[in-house]
Amino acid sequence: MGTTSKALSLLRLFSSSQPEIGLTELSRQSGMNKATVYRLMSDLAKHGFVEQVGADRMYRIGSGVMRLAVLREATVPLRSIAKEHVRALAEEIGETTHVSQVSGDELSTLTYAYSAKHGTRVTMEDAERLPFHATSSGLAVLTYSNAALVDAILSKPLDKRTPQTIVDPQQIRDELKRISLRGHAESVSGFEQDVHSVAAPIFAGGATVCGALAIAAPVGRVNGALRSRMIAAVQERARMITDMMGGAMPVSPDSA
Amino acid sequence: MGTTSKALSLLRLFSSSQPEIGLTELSRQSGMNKATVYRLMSDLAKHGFVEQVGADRMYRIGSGVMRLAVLREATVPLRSIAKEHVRALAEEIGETTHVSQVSGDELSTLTYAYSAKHGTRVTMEDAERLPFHATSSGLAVLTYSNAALVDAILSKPLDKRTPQTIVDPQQIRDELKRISLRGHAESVSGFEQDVHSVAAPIFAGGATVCGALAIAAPVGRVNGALRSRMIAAVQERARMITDMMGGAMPVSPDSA
DNA sequence: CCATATCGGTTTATTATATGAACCAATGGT
DNA sequence: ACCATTGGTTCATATAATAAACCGATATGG
Repeated sequence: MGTTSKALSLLRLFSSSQPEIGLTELSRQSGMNKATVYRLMSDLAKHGFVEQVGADRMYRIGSGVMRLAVLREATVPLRSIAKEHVRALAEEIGETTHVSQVSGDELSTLTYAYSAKHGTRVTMEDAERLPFHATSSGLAVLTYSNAALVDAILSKPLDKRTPQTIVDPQQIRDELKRISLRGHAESVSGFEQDVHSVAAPIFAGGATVCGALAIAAPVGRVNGALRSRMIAAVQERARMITDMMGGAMPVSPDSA
Repeated sequence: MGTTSKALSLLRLFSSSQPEIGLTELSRQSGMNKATVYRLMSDLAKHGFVEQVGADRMYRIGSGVMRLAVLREATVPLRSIAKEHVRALAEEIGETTHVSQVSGDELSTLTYAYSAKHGTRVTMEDAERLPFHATSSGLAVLTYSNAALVDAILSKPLDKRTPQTIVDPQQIRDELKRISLRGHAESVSGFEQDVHSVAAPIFAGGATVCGALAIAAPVGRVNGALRSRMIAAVQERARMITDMMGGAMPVSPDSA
């Protein structure tokens, strides 16, 4: 693996549940030599991608990424657009909503909103990585991704998050076809035991899928009526976001 | 220079005025061999830090940085906090406001807001890098930075942006002392010919300066009354932001 | 319509750079 | 007082980065 890739892969170890990591721990989790990690982290720190904090010199994501993020949003303002819609949708439906974003072969949460309507709600984690096969967002995105990505994802062993998680590649491929026809994806207890979610894809310029909008509710609350409302609303909103992103639904390639 | 540093330095070439750059152009501007740049950019692309777009395969900042940015904001929410205050302050004063952020030896714009009060206004650029010596924000930050950073900045030749720009290191050091006493920095036509700006530092945890809040107005509009209001307001707001960031003004080290 | 320039991308021998085991010094718990 | 950790450093070795030349495709211009 190239040195640059090693450095960048270190950044992937940081997450909402592990926002600060020490040198030795980074070495352990990456499998790289401590001296190597030290030098790589020093390089990353020099450029503001990470910073060291506190007496124990723990590393965390640095302020340098914010400049790039501002730059990114200036050209592809998915997050700022998504924020409004996610908030409005949460209020409209009364359930938790979120927008996730594709980056290479990863899907991660970009923004989310809660509704105050119910005491119980699905809770989200910042910048969480979502598995493609076990979430409605992931399935929605995969449906409109190129074959190379689909193959790459489905060729690896799929994590059986819950007893309900579908891990058979062929079953998933069949499901993708159905999603393509319906226009929305659905997952009941596939990711978290008590979560029922529906999602619709979001497209950016060039009819390429760039993420998904989803609504997630406690399984017990989703009756027929709510489910219908969720499906209709998530599709409508996703279309609105796609429009604002200057995107378009791809014309289905294999229609008669 | 390390390979990682080379890769990361390529990202610095992207800016609001140059959001997309081709391979050859990257090679030219970085001074690195085209093959080298190609490999480095490929590595960056693999991790979502850049992406290629269009038929001419131009590179731009990728969606991967957004995940890191979300993670950063979850622990150090400077941008989200700043956004509100910047907007409120612009409305209160009727002039352009912005918050900038330190990252290593660089200062860049994080967020800004315009006021609709006047037809003419100071305009801002997304993610613009601000010179420390020629902007009120830069001077405000430098005043509370460690000696190493001050020396590093002032030892390099300083760009004379306008005829009014102060480029003498000693004059700047004297000014930093005055800023420390006053609690705010000021720049008249030091950065842009017709811009008068005032700024106050923002501190994060541990009384370390993390950025600055500034108000920028056309020179001709800044009379005594407005100037007083700007100075009072920028200091008050900066204190509010510092509070919300869990920061604190450092106790002046050399007070009697 | 042909000649030329420029683009993104690729190859390969050469060389500079990254690596990792061992080693510090400092801290903290038992 | 000790052992186990921590972050950080050293230096001989080996691996990975480099740059010139090259390729095919696309524009550009006379």
